[in-house]
Amino acid sequence: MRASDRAYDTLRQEILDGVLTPGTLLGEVDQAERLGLSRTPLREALSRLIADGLADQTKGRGTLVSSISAADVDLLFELRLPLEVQSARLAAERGDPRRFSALAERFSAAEKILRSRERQRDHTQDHAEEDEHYYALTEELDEAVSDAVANPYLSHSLRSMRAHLVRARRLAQHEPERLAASAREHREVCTAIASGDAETAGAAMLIHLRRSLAYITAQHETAQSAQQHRSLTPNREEPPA
Amino acid sequence: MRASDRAYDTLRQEILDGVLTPGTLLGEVDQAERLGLSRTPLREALSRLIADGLADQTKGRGTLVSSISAADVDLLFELRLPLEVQSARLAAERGDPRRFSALAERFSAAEKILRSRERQRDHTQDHAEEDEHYYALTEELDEAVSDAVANPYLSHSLRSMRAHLVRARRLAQHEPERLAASAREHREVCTAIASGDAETAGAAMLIHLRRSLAYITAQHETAQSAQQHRSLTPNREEPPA
DNA sequence: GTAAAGCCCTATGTATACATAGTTGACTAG
DNA sequence: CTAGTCAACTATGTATACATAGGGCTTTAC
Repeated sequence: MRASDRAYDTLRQEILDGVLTPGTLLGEVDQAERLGLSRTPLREALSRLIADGLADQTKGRGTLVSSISAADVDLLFELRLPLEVQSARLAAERGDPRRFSALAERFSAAEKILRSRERQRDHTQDHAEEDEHYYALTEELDEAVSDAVANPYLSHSLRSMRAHLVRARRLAQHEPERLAASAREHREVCTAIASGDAETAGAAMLIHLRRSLAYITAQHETAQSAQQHRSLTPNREEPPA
Repeated sequence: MRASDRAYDTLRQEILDGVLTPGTLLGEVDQAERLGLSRTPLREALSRLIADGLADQTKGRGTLVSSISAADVDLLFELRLPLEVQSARLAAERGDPRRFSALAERFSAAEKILRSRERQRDHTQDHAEEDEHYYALTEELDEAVSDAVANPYLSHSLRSMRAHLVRARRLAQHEPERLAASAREHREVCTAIASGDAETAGAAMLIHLRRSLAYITAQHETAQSAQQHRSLTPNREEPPA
């Protein structure tokens, strides 16, 4: 594997994971030293990140990790909605029904686990591992849809969009009740695709995305009002300069 | 302007114009000499072209201009349809009605010119300049929609898609009657956007794209049967090796 | 004390030199 | 004559060295 590819993969993942926060300066010398390679392959990696929209290069200050905010979620969903609905429709027409039936079963099982957790009001325990398992399942669905659609142009746009979406969604936490509902919606998408009904698959996806967006928007509004509350009762932790 | 930007713009335009045909080997030394720069900025340009999907790098033979065929048109329209329909809807909600009313008028005028040409069966004269004028008008509409939508994520996907589309459409010629019909469809899209009716705007765009695809598909089938005819009556211009 | 101008420094943009891997051609053996 | 292997060459991948432009800090003048 080329050094520039490793640098690209590493930086991309770090940006997506939030390790490199928006506004971080990606100095060529610094990053090259950190990743153990020369400036030349690193610059190639930066070019690709800029092309992806994950970094912006300014005239005099260098390359910065691109900013992302709650407002971007709305813009991203304006792209995501038509792309995912179209993908679901095409997957219904072309996909292997067995693969999506199997996924539907697994989403159904995941929903039961999440609902039981919800009933127990079991917020004290750490369910991070279960959450990761669920996120991995949704990624499996994304991959299955992408395989079924078999359209590199559509897949490329989806992949590009999802990178930004991951960053934007990091701004919100998902509570168990939402995950359970999400699992149900995903199951319905899988079932519709497995049945080969494009219209239903698209509609199920539309419903899922609309609810996801509504939930994220509500989360953001909650976070914003908490922010406002904090700013009304300031507790200056830092001394004035 | 940076040398790598110039190289990228030049190579991209040449690929889109068909000057660099699919499969052409983009040797780093050759292209660097031709464009009058060093290998380093040229490699950066190639990276961006690869990220755009306009070039593919093979392991041992270097970077090639990516292939495009009639089959890609169907795949591209599977992406284009939802993107453009969504754009039209959002433009209707957000755009400046005056700008789209003005464009509707201009498409109406263009349609009249193209229809008159059609009536006269005026295929002998060279109307390349008029065609260019019409294509420029459609690009103005694309830009107006992009401005109205004001969504960088959506615009980026559209721009990426259109680059491939330009290459694919090069495989087909547009006859006057199709251009006139296209002008009418564009006018209806503009009118719907100007009226602020998102549903109608999306529907008008859908109609336009379905008809465009049907026309291009028919053109390709004609070309293919002509190809088959030629292969049935081969006239070996080149002597056997 | 503040603002403006100039200088220095740092980071990016480009070029070139070097290492390496892959491919192609030739030569030899069967 | 054909197939396989080896060697050489060419093109890519990487590193480093150099030029330049922009920014920040300091200094000076008002």
